[in-house]
Amino acid sequence: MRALCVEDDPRIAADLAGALGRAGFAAEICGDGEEAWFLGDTEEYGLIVLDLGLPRMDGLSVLKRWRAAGRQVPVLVLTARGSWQERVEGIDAGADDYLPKPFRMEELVARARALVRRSAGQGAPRQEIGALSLDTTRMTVAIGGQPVAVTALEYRLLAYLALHRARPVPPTELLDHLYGDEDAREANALEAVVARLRRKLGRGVIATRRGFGYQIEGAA
Amino acid sequence: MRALCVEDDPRIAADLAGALGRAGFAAEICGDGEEAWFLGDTEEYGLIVLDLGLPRMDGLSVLKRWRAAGRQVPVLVLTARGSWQERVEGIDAGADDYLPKPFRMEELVARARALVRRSAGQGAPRQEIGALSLDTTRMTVAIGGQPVAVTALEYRLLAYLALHRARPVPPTELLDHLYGDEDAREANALEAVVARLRRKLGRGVIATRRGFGYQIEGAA
DNA sequence: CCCCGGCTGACAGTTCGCTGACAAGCCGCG
DNA sequence: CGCGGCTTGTCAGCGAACTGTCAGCCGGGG
Repeated sequence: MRALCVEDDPRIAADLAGALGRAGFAAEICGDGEEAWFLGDTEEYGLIVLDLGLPRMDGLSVLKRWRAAGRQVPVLVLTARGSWQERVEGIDAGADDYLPKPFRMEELVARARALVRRSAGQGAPRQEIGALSLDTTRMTVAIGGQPVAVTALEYRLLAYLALHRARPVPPTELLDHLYGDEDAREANALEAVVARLRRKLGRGVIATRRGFGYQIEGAA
Repeated sequence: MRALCVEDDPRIAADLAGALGRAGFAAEICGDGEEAWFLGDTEEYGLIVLDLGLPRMDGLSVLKRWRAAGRQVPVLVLTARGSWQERVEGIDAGADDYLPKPFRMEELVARARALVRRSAGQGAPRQEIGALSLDTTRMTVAIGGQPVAVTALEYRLLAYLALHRARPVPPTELLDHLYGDEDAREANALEAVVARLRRKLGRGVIATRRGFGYQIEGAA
């Protein structure tokens, strides 16, 4: 899991990155408020450790901007200023936790773990099978990173194949899943859907295994 | 929202309950570890403030039992013991936040609010999604900085879409949220509301994903 | 060589969602 | 109590996107 350490003192930043690294994070360092804002807005982190005193943009402003933009990444705020007013301000800005300097690395790591554990319940489930990637939250499909527009029916078919990627899925089962067993469709309807998908995704994504069914290619 | 204050000193407990009450919680008091464990296990609270030094059962044990039983209620731990080892232990036991005594009631309330806000899945009081900005405390909407007057119903729809911006929201879910499942409305009512909103906000704010639902545009 | 399972492109029926108009409810105000 | 404005559900018509069907094609296996 990626972690971002925003801290202008290079020595502390290195310590932070080291401790987080030993705790299993892939830690990156950033010493500048504006760059931090940009990184947090564009990259995907599982955790951000944010110092408040920063050059070019104050840490609180950075945090507020992230939250205003809807970024939900867990943020742990560090500060040298220990007054309770400052703490209240930090928390109201959207910090998930707050740690006054000086602190022990052990405590920081424990809090970081707690934050990550807490936010683990709401991850973005994304499946990648070969070049195909399928975001089950947004209900979007991409092939080799390029987004592809698919219809609801096509999406349901793909999602079902992805879920059962380990085996070929027989046409009867797909028909049942897509239409419900009461509403009987001609078998050809399925082939038509597959054909349309293949046209959108390119060959080499949905494989036909004659007599067995369909299976997503590159599925182990 | 109900809050439980677990604290054996009656004076502090009363202070806690008072402060939380003024912050909008329905605060209850409990001074005994075992009773606290029972209450937290059987009742529904939106927040629990837990002191560690308790008669009959230690606060940490209470917390661990709740977590072992799968209770997800936000817990804010208080303690007189301020060493970092104790704090690490509390956090690893499953505390969502930690406050060393002595503390200011203002800070406790701020942290309590943050915990509740976080567990409700809602971020900052102001959200910006593309050109759309939505102030959830003042219940106002602006597009490109220009305030837009919306009705209560329209606002609730927008707020719901904003909260679930990461995914397309199916019409059935929106109908449930806006009207409650008992009061069945024609599906077209929803489309009418969306149409009115689009007329006010302009195109390119609420996107329709045919077969999936509605989604706020520019939701990354 | 023929057959059969599966594929494809075209086409048309159907569904889905949008819009403008209208009327019923709701609320404040005189 | 009546009135007017605002909100909001319903209706009907429309356009576009979706999707099932069909006829013909392909390719491998017997």
